[in-house]
Amino acid sequence: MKGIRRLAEHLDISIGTVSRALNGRPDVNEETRRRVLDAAAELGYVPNQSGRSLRQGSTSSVGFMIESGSGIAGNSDNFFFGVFDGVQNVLGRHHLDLVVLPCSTDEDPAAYLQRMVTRRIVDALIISATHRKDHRIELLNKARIPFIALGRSGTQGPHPWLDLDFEGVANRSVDRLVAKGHRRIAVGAPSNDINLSFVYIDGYKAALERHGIEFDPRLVLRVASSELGGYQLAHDILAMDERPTAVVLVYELLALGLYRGLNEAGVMPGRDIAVIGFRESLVAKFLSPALTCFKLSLRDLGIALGESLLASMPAYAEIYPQGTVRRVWPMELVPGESDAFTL
Amino acid sequence: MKGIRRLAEHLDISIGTVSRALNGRPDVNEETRRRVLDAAAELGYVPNQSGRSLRQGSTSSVGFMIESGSGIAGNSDNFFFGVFDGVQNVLGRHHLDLVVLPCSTDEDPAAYLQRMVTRRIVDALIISATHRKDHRIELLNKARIPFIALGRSGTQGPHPWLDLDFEGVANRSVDRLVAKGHRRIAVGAPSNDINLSFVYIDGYKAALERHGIEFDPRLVLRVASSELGGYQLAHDILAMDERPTAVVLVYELLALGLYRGLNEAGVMPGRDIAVIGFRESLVAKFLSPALTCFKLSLRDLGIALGESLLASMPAYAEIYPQGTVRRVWPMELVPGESDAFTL
DNA sequence: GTGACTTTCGTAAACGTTTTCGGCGCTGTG
DNA sequence: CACAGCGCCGAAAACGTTTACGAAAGTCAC
Repeated sequence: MKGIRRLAEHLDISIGTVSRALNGRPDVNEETRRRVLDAAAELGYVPNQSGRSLRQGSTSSVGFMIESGSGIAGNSDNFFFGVFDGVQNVLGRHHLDLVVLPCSTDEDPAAYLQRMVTRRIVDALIISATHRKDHRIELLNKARIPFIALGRSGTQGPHPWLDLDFEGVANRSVDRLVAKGHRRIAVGAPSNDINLSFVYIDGYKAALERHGIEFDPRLVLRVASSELGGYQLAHDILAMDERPTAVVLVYELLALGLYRGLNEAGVMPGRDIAVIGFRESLVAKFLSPALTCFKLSLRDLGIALGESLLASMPAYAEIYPQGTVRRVWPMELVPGESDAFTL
Repeated sequence: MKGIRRLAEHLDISIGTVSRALNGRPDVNEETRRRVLDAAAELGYVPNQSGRSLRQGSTSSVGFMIESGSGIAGNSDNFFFGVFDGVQNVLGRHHLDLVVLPCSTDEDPAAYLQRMVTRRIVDALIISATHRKDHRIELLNKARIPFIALGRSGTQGPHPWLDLDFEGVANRSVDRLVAKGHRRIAVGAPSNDINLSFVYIDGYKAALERHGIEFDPRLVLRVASSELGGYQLAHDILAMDERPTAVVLVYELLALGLYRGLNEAGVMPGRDIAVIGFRESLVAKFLSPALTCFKLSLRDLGIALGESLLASMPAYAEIYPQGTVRRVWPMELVPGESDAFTL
C-alpha cells in the first residue's frame, strides 16, 4: 500500500478526506485535518506529482528555457543563475517550482520547445535569448500556454515580455558621451540574430537624432558575441579612416577583448578613446581603467519576471492582476574611468 | 475527446493498439503501426507525460540540481551551461530529458532536494557543489534514487561521483613550481565547505611530501570564493613575514582578484611571484601576463557525467554496464607566463 | 417533531497512459 | 479434422490523485 492510501488506512479514514485535508479544503473538520497533517509529517507522505498532474491537468511547475551552448544567449551563466534565484523565489510563494530546460546545441530550439510544451511537463514558460523573428513565440501562442519572454522579439506582433532597458542605456550612454564632446560614437554589438542588438541600435539612432548628429551606418560594428568579438572590434575601430572617438558596447564580454585589443595598439580606454560598456559584470569590475557601465539586480529582475508570468496565468488571477506585460527593466549607471576621455 | 483516445477513434482501432504501435512493441502489424505513426504525426499527437509517468512509475527525465545563488556556482563563464550541454546530449540519445533544478538561496538545499525526490518529478539526479559532509547524499541513498555527484563528498562513505582531477592539478602545479626552485608555495582555496578545497589541499600536501618539503599550514589560505577572495589573498600573502614565492589557486576567479591585488602592491605575477591558476576560463585568457592554468572540455565532462549516471540506472543495464562510478576527470595544462618566476 | 440547512465524510468517477490477459482467425502439422 | 502455435488486436485493470455527489448526523427554527 502506497501513497495517500497508506495514509488513509493508517488513520482509518477515506482517501478523499485525506486529500481534502491536505489541500486545505473547507469541508473537513479541523480536528481531522490536524490528525492528517500530523500523520503525513510522521510518515513523510508527499503527494505523487504525476497523479496530481494527471487529475488536475496541471503540473505545478514552470519552465525556463535556455540554450545551453549559449554564447548565443549573450550572457554568462551567472546572469541566468541570478535570475533563476529571483524567479524561484516568487514562484515558491505560490507552491510552484521552477525547472530549467536546457536546449542542447544539438537540437533545434523550436523543436525542443514544442516537445516540452506538448508533453505538458510545465504549466507556463519563460523563454530567453529571444530572436528577432522567433518561431517559439508563434508556437507558444498557438499552444495557448502562458509565457513571457526575457527579451523582446522583433516582428511577430505583441507578446508578453520583460527586457533590459536597452534604449535607456543607449540614450544615457550617448548623452554622456555627447556632453563630453563626442560626435563619432561607434557601437559594438553582437552579430547574431538575438533581438537585443537591434533594440539597442534603434535607441542609439534616436539618441543621435535628438542631438542632431547624423547617423553613420559604418559606425555600427557587428561582431561575435564573445570576448574575441571585442578583440575584433578593437581592430575594426583602429582600422577605420575616420576613427570614432568613443565606443559603446551592447554586450558585457566585449569590453574584455576590446581593452586588450586597444592596449596592444597602445590606445588606452579613458585616455585616448571613450568606452561605455553594457552590463556590469564580474570581469568589468576588474578592468583597468574602470569600465563605465550599467548595473541591475538580477534577483529583482527574476522576481519581476516571475510576477509578470503569474500575471498571465489565469489560475493566479485573484493574486496578480491579469494582463500582458511589456516592460523594460531599468539599469543604473556605474561611472568609471573608461569614458573620461573628453574632446 | 483527447489524447490517445482521439487518435484511436480517428483510426478506428483500440487505444491499446495505438499505444503499442507508438511504443514500438513487437505485437502489432507493421501496416497498422505505419498508419498509427502517420496519424500521430498528422494530428500532432504527443503522449501526455503525467499519464505515462503515473502508469510506468517513471518520468523520463533526470534532474540536475544547482544552487542558484551560490558563490561556487557563480563561475566566471558558462561552466554549468557547458556541462548541461553534454549531459543533455547523452540523455537525448535515450529519450530522456534533462531538467535543471535550481535551488534558491532562500531554501535549504537538502529540503529542496527532498521535495524534488519525493514528488518524483525525475528518475535520477545529478548534484553539484558537493559539500564535505553533504546530507543530500544520505537522502538520495535512502530514497534509492539513482544519482551521481559532480564533485566528491568527504566523509559519508562511498557514493557515485565524477570530479575534476584536483589531485592531478595540485601535483603537476607543485612539480612545476618545485622544478623552478620554489619551496614556499602558498595555496589559495575557497573557505566554504565545498569539498573540492580539501581534495586539492590533500593533493598539495602529498606533492610536497614527494619532494621532501615540509608542509606549513600557514601557507594554506582560505578565502571567499569570488574575485574578492583573490584580492584578499594577495593582501594575505604580501603581509606574511616569510613571504611565499609561489601561489597555486583552487578556484578560477581567484586569479582575477589576485592579479589586481598584487599589481596594486607593485608585485608582478610571473616576475616577482609565480602563480598557477586552476581552470582556464574566459577571464584567465585575458589576464596579463597569461595565467598558467588547466583546461578541460565542459561538454565532454557533461557527456561522461550523463553516461556515468545511466550506468547507475537499472533501466539502462543493457546499454551501459552497471556500476558505481568514482572517477576523476583529467585536465590539461595550459602554460602561460604567470609562473615564469624562477628562483 | 418536522423540515431545512450545515457540517463532515465516504464513494466513485475521472485524468491519459501502459500492459496484461485472453480471444479471434489463420496456418501448419499430424 | 483436430489441435497447437502464431500474429494481431480489444477489453480492462492499474498507476495516485482530486473532486462531484450524495449520505449521515447534527443543529436550528418554527
